Amino acid sequence: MIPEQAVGPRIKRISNAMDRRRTLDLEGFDLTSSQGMVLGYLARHREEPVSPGDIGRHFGLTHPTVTGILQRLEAKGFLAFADDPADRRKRRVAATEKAMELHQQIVEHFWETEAQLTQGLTEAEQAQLLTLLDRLAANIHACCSGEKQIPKEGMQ
Amino acid sequence: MIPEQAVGPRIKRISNAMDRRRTLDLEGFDLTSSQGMVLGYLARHREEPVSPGDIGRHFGLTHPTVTGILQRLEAKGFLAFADDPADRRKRRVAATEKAMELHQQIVEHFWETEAQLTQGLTEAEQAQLLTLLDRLAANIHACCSGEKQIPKEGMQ
DNA sequence: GTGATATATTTAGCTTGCTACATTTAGCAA
DNA sequence: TTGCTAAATGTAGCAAGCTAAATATATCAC
Repeated sequence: MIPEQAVGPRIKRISNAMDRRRTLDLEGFDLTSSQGMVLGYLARHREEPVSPGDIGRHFGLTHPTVTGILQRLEAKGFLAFADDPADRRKRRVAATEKAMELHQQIVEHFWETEAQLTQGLTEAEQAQLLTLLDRLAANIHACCSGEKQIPKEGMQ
Repeated sequence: MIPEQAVGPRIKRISNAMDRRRTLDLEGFDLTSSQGMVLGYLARHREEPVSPGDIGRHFGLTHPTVTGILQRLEAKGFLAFADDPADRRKRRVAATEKAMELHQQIVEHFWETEAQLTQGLTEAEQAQLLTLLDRLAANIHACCSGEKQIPKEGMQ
C-alpha cells in the first residue's frame, strides 16, 4: 500500500498537475512553466548580478537543468549572457527588454492560476499549507544536503 | 515576487527533491522512483486485471508516460503484457515473479525514506498535511478536468 | 611559483513528463 | 450493415529533470 498514507506520491501528483496547468497558461507566450519561473526570478533581480548557480540555488535545481532552460530562453531572445569580470568561471544572466515587457502579463497569469488552483482552501488553510510545506522543505534540505550538482547554501 | 507566497513552486521543489531521494534509494535494484511506484501498484493489485489506463488514472499520468515506464519495466523483466479477452483495445499488465521478490524490500526502503523525509513534522502535522494535500488535489482535479490523455475518473 | 583541491559551468546520455497525432476496437444510430 | 463517435493504446518529438564526466578558473598549501 505505498501511496495511500504517503506524502511523497501525493506531492508528485499535485506537482505534475500544477505544472501542466502553468505551462498551458503560458502557451501563448512561447514559454514553459519552468522558463516563466526563471524569467520571473531574473525580472525580480534586475539590479543584482545573477549567475546560473544562483538560479539553481533558488529553485533547487542542478546545474545541467539550469543550463538547458537558460539555453532555450537565450535561443528565444529572452535573456543574454555576459562574463563576470570578478570571477571568470562564472557567467552573468539577464532578461532582455523583450522578456521584461512580457513579465507583467506573465505574473498576472501566474497569480490567477495559483488562486484558481488553491481556491478550494480557505485563506487560513492556505497559510497553514505554506507553513507545513516550508517545514517539510527545511527537513528535506537537512536530510539531503550533500547532493552533488545542486549549488550549496540553498533554501531561498 | 512569484514564488514567495505561492504554493506551486514550493510543491515543485519538494517533489523534485523527494524524487531524487527515492531514485537514489532504488539505485541498487535497477529501478527508478516512478518504476518502483508502478511496480508497487501492480504488486498491490495482483488479484485484479490491471490495464495501462488504470495506472495512469491512479497516478494522474498521461497514456504516453505510462507506456514509456511500462516498456522499460518490461525490458528489465519486471512485468509482462497480456491481451484482454473482454476488450481487445486493452492490455493487461502484471508484475513478474522476479519483480514480486523485490517488492518487499522496495516497500521497506520506500517507507524508511518517507519517514526520514517527514521526520521534522509531528504525527499530527503529517496528518494535517495529508488532509490539506488531498483537499488541494481535489480542487485541482475539479479545475483541470477535461485534460486530454489523462484517463478519466481519477482521484484514486 | 607549483601543485592539489574545490568551484562554476557545460556536455553527453538517460528517464519522465508533456502534446499532437495515428491506430485499433467498441458501441451506438440510422 | 454502414458509419460516426468515443475509448485504449501507442508513436514521434520536445522540455525538464537527473547522474557522470569534462573544462576552466580560483584558491590555498607548500
